[in-house]
Amino acid sequence: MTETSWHEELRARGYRVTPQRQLVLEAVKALEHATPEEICNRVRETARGVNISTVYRTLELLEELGMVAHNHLGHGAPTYHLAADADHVHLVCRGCGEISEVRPELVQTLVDGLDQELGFATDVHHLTVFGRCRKCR
Amino acid sequence: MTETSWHEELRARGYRVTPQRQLVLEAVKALEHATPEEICNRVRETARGVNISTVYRTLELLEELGMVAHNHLGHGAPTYHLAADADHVHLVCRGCGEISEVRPELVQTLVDGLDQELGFATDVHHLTVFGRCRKCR
DNA sequence: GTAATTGCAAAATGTTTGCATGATC
DNA sequence: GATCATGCAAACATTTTGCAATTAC
Repeated sequence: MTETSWHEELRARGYRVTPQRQLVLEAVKALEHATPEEICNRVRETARGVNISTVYRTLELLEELGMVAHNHLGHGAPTYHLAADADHVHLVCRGCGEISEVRPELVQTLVDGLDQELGFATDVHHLTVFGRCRKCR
Repeated sequence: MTETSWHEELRARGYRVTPQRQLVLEAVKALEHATPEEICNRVRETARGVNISTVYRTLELLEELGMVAHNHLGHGAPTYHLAADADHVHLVCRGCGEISEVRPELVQTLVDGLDQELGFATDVHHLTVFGRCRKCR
């Protein structure tokens, strides 16, 4: 999605393009796997006084537009990432906590199987696999 | 795991067998996919005055022992299930919210692939697939 | 009897909401 | 200028913690 096309999409739906929304999207892009609070801190490096509730509202909006997605990678707050970046699967190691990413081909069998057997359309953006990595198993 | 064996395992590790712990485990077993609060309410049907913090502490302990596991199926609190019951995958529909379960064979390719390519040992108990079911896609 | 566990209350953490002010269209 | 978005403060939801009282061993 280009810079202008999402501005147009916002306006087409009656939403407005604001500095805060642009900054939140940029922070999600730059940080990868960031919590709302981390995103808020990042945004505040550029713009002063952006409120955490604006971050929450913006993330909800961007998720509704399909631009970002979130995962529960750990215990606390969820992490947000660009939807476009995320045609991969998140791997979370319960030992060291490391988060890695895997090519989506590895889940293709699962996705196809769920589709064929159940008619279930998998949202790969939200697929997180917990386990133990080579070092920690 | 038999009734006595987990009692022994608790004691072997220096933990104690208490009515609260037994009730929480029974509630997890009976409810399937229950939040800490739901588990607490269930326990209170039998025993009066069991505290929510005890439920949290017990769930943490049972998870450490590998007897229960949790998933983030929705937005709010996580849901707990018996680890023994859960050699299946959770499917969550973003349309109707329905939670269903799938035979673990469907993820075997994924599990094997992660193991062979990366040495990653998947914890199938925590595997949740989001998407849209046949009715909602 | 000793040490672990519980209940309670309070704090910490994460998220949502109402509303007046301010910004975008 | 009309409407939408923001900041702020307060409410809400979820989880954790300290500590005295209680219970299991």
